[in-house]
Amino acid sequence: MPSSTVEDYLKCIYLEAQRRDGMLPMGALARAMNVVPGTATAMVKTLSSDRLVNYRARVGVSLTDAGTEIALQVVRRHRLIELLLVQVLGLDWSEVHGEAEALEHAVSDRVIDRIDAMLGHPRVDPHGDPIPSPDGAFALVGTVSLAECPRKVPRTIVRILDQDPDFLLFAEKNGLMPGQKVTVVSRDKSSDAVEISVRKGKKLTLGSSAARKILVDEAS
Amino acid sequence: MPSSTVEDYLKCIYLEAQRRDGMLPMGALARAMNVVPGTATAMVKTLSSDRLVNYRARVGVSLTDAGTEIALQVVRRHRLIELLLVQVLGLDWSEVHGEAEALEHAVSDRVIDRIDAMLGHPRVDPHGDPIPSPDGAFALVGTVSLAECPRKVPRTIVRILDQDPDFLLFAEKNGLMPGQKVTVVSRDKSSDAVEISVRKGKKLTLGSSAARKILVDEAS
DNA sequence: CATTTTATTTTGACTAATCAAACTAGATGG
DNA sequence: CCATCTAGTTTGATTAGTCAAAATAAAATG
Repeated sequence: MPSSTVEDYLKCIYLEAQRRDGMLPMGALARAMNVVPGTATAMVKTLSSDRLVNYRARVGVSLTDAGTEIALQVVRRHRLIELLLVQVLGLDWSEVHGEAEALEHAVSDRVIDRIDAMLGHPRVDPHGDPIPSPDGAFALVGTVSLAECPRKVPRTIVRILDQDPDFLLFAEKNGLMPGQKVTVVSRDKSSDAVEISVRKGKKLTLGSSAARKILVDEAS
Repeated sequence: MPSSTVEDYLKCIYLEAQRRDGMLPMGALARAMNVVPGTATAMVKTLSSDRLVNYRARVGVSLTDAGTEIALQVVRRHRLIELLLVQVLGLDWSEVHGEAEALEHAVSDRVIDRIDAMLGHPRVDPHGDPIPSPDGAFALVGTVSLAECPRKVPRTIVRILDQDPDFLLFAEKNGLMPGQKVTVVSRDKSSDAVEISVRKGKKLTLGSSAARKILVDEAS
């Protein structure tokens, strides 16, 4: 069985590689894992000799099929736990990411399957992040961020691309959660601002980096 | 924060010391922790220099107040998790001990408090083992085992002193669970047998070591 | 009481994961 | 095309937790 450290590296490589193309540079991995670069290199070498990643010195790292499989299991556990914490134990969605970081390494398949069943085989977690099925498949939905979707058309929020509690509390306070309706009113390139209106016509202005974190359904 | 290894040692010392008097010998600790004796000695020395245990070479180990406090928190987490797994996720009581061994080190106070609230501040876990309150207090109930309680008087099972899945499955199959009624019909010293009758007058014979694991309420 | 047995402690070694700091390969740019 | 900068790699150490096996203390036994 992989250690929880190994699980964390594989999950991290998986999630970071989503953003970028091809190989994940070691510096990015080290930063994401909060370790010094040398530590990441050392770890990646052992992952590589276990055939969990492909490593090319001075280029970067990518997951093998075996590594992807483990990463997806960890992501699945993480997201199902988040949902359990919100829906069953009533924690706030801003706190569950941190809690799930520890629990994801401690739940057995048996328990995760019960959670999955009890929650009705959910497809997404409280932030709208998709939950891989036991065999690693996703139900993928087309999305666009508030920074690029058409204006004046009401959309439904489907996903928030940030786990930071402060951001999530802000989003919650303003009704920016999966399932909520939102319309982009205007965008201004030079001020970098996106004006939106939420339920009850409430208006709100976001910077584009925040707007980029909020995904809505692609076809209205 | 103590590592999960440290938590395990403290919990183990706490639980093993329940049975015995005074100091727990290193051999017993090593056996209970599944490590070689030298490992237990080394660990206990570091616990001792952290003032979590009292250690006397070639005599044994006992918990300090600080050590007891940590041990009780771990026991509390363990037992609340067991109850959650049984009552909310529907796992069988024979499997939850093992699951909780890992989870007890991964749940935060925040989560454990939600679980406690959601379960209605329970006093005992699925095996009847008492759950310490956040400040380490127990609701203690007088009990006797089936090996020593008066005969012919119906009693209520309150606790099972064994976490072995096989034993628990056997007990479950025969209705020997907390809350169930049971009467000791007869005992025989030489054959080491305890004959009991369960609900619906079903008869059953236990060896005295099994009888000793089943506790009933003291005053009928 | 001398001897053997058993429990415990010591010593030396190992693995996983980490950091600090020295080093190096490539890219950047004058 | 050489010098510099930067990202990445190496090396040497450290810590926690462990085992194997040698050493020793205490208890049990003849």
